[in-house]
Amino acid sequence: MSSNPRLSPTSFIVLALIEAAGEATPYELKQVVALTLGNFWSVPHAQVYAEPERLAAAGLLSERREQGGRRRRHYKLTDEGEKALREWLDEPTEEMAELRDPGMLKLFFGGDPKGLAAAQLSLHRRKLEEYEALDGQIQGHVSTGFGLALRAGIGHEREWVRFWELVERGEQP
Amino acid sequence: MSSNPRLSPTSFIVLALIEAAGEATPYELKQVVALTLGNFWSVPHAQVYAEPERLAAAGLLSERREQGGRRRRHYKLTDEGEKALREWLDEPTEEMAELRDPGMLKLFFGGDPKGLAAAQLSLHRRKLEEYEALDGQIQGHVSTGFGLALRAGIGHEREWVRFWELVERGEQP
DNA sequence: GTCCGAACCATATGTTTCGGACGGTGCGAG
DNA sequence: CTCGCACCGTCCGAAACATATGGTTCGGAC
Repeated sequence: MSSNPRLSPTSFIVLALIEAAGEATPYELKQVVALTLGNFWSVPHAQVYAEPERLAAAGLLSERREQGGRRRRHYKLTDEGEKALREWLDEPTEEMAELRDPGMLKLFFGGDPKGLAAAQLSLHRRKLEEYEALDGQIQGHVSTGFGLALRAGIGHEREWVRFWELVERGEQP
Repeated sequence: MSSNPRLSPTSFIVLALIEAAGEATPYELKQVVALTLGNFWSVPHAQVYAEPERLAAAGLLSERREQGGRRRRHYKLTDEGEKALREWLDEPTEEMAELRDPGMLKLFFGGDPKGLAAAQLSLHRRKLEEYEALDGQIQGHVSTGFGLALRAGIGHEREWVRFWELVERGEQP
């Protein structure tokens, strides 16, 4: 209904999740974020509560508020919201990925390679296992967005394991 | 000299770069960030000016200010700064990498795989070439932090290319 | 020499993000 | 009933961020 106060990636995450759910409260969003997206894109929970408010003000969501007790707010996409989401999805992006790895940073600045490698390896191996277990459970749904993202995650975790293993052994990665 | 107002990764980036340079102005930091780190860890330039101020207030840097003209501020590590940096470097980190990839996000939410793949491939192939060219130029310095970080970058770019190529062909990544 | 424009350097501004603290609400166990 | 814990939501101060703006230096044209 309003002007266009800059839609961020977070905005679209919220829109997309609400579309998938049909209707949702911020708390439900928070839950599903933690289970899925949270693995590769952090969205602090305060955002998850604040963003729908902004989007509703911009006319992309409609709000229904419980009267009693917790006064939960339930959100749905408006037609305008649908449209905004669809446009974003259909537009392939030119933006690069951003990779922020504290371990890498220390390595870059001269931290002890073996020590870093040991710590990072245990993290990445655990993550990799977790992903692979998940992957085993979704046979046949690999081409969904979720499945593809999972495979991408697996690929990168493998790469990290490979990299840190070489570092640990003092070989050239 | 002061208390401990939370040192962020950015803080340590500044400390580490100043240590490497001996003494530096924010502008010089900005330059070197753009040439090196900037590839995998973005630090907006306003930060690069603001952070040394905070660090000086915390007693980790000493400041020398030019009197005339540009009134440049030159920073050096204090002993305390040295210590903080060293501690950070020596402590292997338990934190996970954070990967924020807008293309991935769209894929996850059901964006058109082929379209996304085409756009992302051209980006990642370019980046990969750039890194490999750089790698060719630093023969013999591969074990430095810079060399290792570069190899990590190359590994991940290759993984991206592999992944998006499969997506583009409609195969299972 | 001096004037102009470009590159260099620095700070200010308003907004958004972030993480963590804090505070209500409701339900089940005892 | 009432206590305690899990559930749910908001608030707040600090940092991050993008962008705009403003001053300084220098070199070349004239």
